Amino acid sequence: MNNKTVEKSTSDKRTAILDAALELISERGFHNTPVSLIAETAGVSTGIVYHYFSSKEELISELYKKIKLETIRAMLTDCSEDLALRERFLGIWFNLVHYSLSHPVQGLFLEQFENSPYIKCVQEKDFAQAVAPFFDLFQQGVKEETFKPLPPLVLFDLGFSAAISLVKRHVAGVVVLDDELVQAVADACWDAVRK
Amino acid sequence: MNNKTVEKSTSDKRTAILDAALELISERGFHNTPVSLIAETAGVSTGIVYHYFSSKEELISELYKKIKLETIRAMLTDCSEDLALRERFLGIWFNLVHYSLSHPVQGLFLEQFENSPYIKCVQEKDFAQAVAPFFDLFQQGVKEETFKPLPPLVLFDLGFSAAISLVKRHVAGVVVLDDELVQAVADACWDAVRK
Amino acid sequence: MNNKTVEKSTSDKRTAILDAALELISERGFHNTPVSLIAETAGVSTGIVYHYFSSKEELISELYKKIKLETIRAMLTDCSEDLALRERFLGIWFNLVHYSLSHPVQGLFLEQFENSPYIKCVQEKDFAQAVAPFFDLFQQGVKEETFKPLPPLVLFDLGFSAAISLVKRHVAGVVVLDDELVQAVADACWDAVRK
Amino acid sequence: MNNKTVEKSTSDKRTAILDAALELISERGFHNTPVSLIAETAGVSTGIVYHYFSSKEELISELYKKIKLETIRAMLTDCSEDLALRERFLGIWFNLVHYSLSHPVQGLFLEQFENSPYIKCVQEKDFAQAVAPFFDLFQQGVKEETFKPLPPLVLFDLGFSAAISLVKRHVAGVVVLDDELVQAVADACWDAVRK
DNA sequence: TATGAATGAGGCTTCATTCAT
DNA sequence: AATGAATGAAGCCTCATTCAT
Repeated sequence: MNNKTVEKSTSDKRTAILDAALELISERGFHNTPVSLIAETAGVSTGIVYHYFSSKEELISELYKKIKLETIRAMLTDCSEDLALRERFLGIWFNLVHYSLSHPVQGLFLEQFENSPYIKCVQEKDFAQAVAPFFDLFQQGVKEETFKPLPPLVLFDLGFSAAISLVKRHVAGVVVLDDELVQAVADACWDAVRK
Repeated sequence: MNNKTVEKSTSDKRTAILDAALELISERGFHNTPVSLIAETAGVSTGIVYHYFSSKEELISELYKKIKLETIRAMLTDCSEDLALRERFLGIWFNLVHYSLSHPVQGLFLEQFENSPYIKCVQEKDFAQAVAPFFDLFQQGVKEETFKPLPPLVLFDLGFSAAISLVKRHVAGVVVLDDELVQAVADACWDAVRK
Repeated sequence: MNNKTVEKSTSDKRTAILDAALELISERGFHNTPVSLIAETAGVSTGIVYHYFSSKEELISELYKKIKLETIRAMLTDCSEDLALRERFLGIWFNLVHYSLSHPVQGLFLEQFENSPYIKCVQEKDFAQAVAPFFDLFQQGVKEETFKPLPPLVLFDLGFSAAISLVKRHVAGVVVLDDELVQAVADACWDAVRK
Repeated sequence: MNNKTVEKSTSDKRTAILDAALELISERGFHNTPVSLIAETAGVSTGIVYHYFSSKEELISELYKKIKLETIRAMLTDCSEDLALRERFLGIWFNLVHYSLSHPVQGLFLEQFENSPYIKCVQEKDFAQAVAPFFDLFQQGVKEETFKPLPPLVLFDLGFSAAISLVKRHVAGVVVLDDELVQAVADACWDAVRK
């Protein structure tokens, strides 16, 4: 390993650009975040951004896919199919809340992206494989008559929308989360999906 | 009085600008919606926009306040305090879903605004009075031990987040809502908040 | 006299517009002083400005002529041709200094106007009659061999330029004028023109 | 190295912008000289102006400082402290007149700037060092009782205001300067400051 | 790969002027 | 005479993208 230089390796630069974009966009919004500022924050030149990404739009889309996949993976950590449905559901639920709380910029970015016209640029299929475990979980739960007999996407929203909202409230400072409250909300979300 | 004229009255012009902004921004996003396009769509000159609003940002903030208040009022329609808690909750819930389904641009705009840095520009107090009935409902429900003993804002999210998500899924075309499904989700949301 | 109304009479309005323009332009400059602000400060509507003046440029030119003539008249106050040349010169000199000190916005406006391209819009002949006494003074002084044998305009500058600069320094706050200093400078200016 | 190219080097571009601004502003005024015209005259794009200057206002302020310093330096050319006071004073005086006559746009620009509200944006200290020789000259002259016992700034005005006015008259075409007249005015200015 | 100066289209905003009332 | 809403051209400035080095 060559540690005589502070030069970033190739992949480091790409990552540095994405990291800077995430931080800046979550704070300032898509507009109001010029490419030149992203480059400066990442410690690279403006021009090199266009070596790694063909346009600002592609940079943002790539960032979205990366963050979305990381978030999905975080939700599914330690979610063995061997566990009981309730444990799997709550495991995912707490993963989501803990990840969102410890990665606030990711949440801000995802919400901003998914509620903007940019979202039209990404294909569902980009995440089809990653989200399959959610479908498995809910389909199995419906079959076993543990969950309400509703489409997986609907059960997903019933189970997790409130969690996401709750974290946003916490980040915005209008609700203070402690372990007890989080547990209570988790139980309430379980009530929403369970039969 | 000649009311066959196509000339807009003064207040009509302000409204026309807000209407055009709502339609365009919900479709194209804040950026990508120049003031000149808003003016053109509204059938007025660019300059006059600045007679009614001091800046594009103020125009958007004013629009947000207007749409937010309209949405809140729509949710509270026919929500008499004489009704039982369950009827009041479900009345609001269906109002929200029906209003959102029949006013898709309003929903898109609100979500876009609330998940962008613009949201920092509006004051909570602008809506304090309008949202009071929600607090009343949840506080009363907690006191009567009908609802789970949680803060009003948390109960709000437990009760309505999934509804909003569901409508977004419908507008995006990934879930098809029919009366039966809507009723089932309403019941599930009731399960989330009730004791 | 009708004092039942606070309405301005016609000529009052024209004067109010000129007064407001003088005050605003001396402080803010030609640009940065919109017609609408002049109208507002004068307590009239924007439109009426164009009843009294055909354009902003004409308004400014008219204002210049008015202020210039007032300043010239102030300089020539009590300047009898019966007085000795020295008394006439110093009388004018002190009139200039005292008028400028007590009318700072007039001075700022004149200097701004005369050092801008606007000056090309005014004709010398507009002031030919008003400045005649200066020419008389200097021509007589040259003939009597009291003044240096130089063109009147040159003697004018020798006699008064420093006075104007001095007042500008005082208005800007970099020189503090007292009676003694003013008298000393007056004597020095006399030295410049006298033979 | 190919120096036949017509491409401007980096610093040349900044200079070209300043040169164009000087020429245009002295002729047309601050307003009425859009940045786009400055850029076009300089042979560069509009955008690059904002690479070298943060705003039009800064461009103009920078230009003022540059021209002011150049003018001061021109005045002090060959002004050895070994010369007698009269020679030093007259040397500066003729430097000023000759420089102003051969650099008319500089004079127009300086006068326009110094008599506009822009002047508030520049700090005295930007020129403190450059103007020190003037203070030295006048302080020494007062101490040696060659000059009248007046503040340096006042002696400066007594000595040079008329010269500046005279050149303005010449540039405006209302006075024709020849060597004899210039010499006579120089002597008159000397009379104004000398004891 | 890498830089960052350079481009120029386009956005936000201002403001002189007009005109229906 | 008077109002002030309305117009629209034009100004300042930003920024995605390119390109010479």
